[in-house]
Amino acid sequence: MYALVDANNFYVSCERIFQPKLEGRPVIVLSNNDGCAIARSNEAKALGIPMGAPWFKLKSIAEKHGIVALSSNYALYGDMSNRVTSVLRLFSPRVEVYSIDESFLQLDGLIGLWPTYGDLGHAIRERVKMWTGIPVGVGIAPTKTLAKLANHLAKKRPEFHGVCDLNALTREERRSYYISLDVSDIWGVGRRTAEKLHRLGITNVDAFRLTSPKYLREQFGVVVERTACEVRGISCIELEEVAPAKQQIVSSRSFGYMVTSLHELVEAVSTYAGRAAEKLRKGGQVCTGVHVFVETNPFREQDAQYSNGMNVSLAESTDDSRRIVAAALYGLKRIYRDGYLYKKAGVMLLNLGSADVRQASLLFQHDDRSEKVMSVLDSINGKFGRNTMFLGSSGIEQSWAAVFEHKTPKYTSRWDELPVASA
DNA sequence: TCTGGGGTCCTAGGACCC
DNA sequence: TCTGGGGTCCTAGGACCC
Repeated sequence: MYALVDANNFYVSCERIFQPKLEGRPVIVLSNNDGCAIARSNEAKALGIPMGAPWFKLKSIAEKHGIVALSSNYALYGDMSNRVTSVLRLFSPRVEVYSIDESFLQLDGLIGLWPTYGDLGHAIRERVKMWTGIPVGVGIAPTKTLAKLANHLAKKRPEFHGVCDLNALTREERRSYYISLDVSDIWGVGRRTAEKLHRLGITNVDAFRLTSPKYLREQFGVVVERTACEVRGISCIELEEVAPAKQQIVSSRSFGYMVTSLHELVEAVSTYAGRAAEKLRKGGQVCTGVHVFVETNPFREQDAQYSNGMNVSLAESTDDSRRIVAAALYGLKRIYRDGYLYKKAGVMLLNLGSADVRQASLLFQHDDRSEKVMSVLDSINGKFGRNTMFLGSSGIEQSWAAVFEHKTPKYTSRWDELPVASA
């Protein structure tokens, strides 16, 4: 048995813990650059604010209804996420952290401690709320896909009070819920698959469940076949307690304004490549390739459009920021074209491998000081804060950096931004 | 004026091997 | 006049997830 524990409107809930006056009000959290709404409180959803709606289109209705818009505060959300996870680990030794706001728990063997799975679900919900302040929903079922579906019901149907154990329902109750759910509510059925299923006359979850997995495989491939088995109660997707090693690391960002000069792109790409290299070392990995890309703003149809990318191979596998930045800048200088308004750039690290089994190069003299220099860099930044020490090519003013106009404090992760309690 | 960021997996097609 | 069968590896693009 699996439980899927998913926070309600997670980013908004994090903000509300430190600004209780936002309870009951419509609140949205914006993406980087205050671009789009990426989290919405129930009140904001009720006002019809769609997921991903651009903020500039929402401003007027936001003013009219008193919607509070906040810039994203990932330092806060990451820290709150870790707190929620640590509470979940007290309930089950087998936890898969699936995303910043949801985790799967394997429940087998735990049920002796609680009268029913539902009671266990309610205990999880109450303790997470009490200890972290974050409201969560719990879905319980014999497969991960069904646990996701149960979680969906737990949140949407008030009769469940935030906890839905699919097995506790009668066959008829389950069937009537399945009929009420669209195929697109199934985990793994996205827009394209849902459209085609509808064309085939398979519109709700019950109809999907009754369709033969073999037929679905012919129509869609193995992924949808696997989903079909999961919906039938046959577990095909295992719990991943230990996150598998990354295959790719990306660091990219939209600019605060249109960038035209190579000089600014060099600063940005250098910053992103440095950030990607940090992630690489944190995961104990090395890479042998760097992809760099730039693009103009596709929404501005009146502007000349250009987007391009380039793969640069490294002479030997490395996690050294200096080499990775140099490779990224080498590529950037080849794809840069004068005269365009650039909106975004990014760096991907490719062909990742473990730093423990580094392949030496026949032709390249390895610099033995590299590991030491990088470990000094990381420990200084770890101790004194990110970007205390950085490569000069990243620039200092970084005028192109993204803009956050509605920023909230890093309440839980910086001494000088701690919330103050007053009498 | 203003539209996010970071991932995985699968498949088809091309290049290559014997 | 006529041109096989069985594979692997790589890449780009699409679909999905949060």
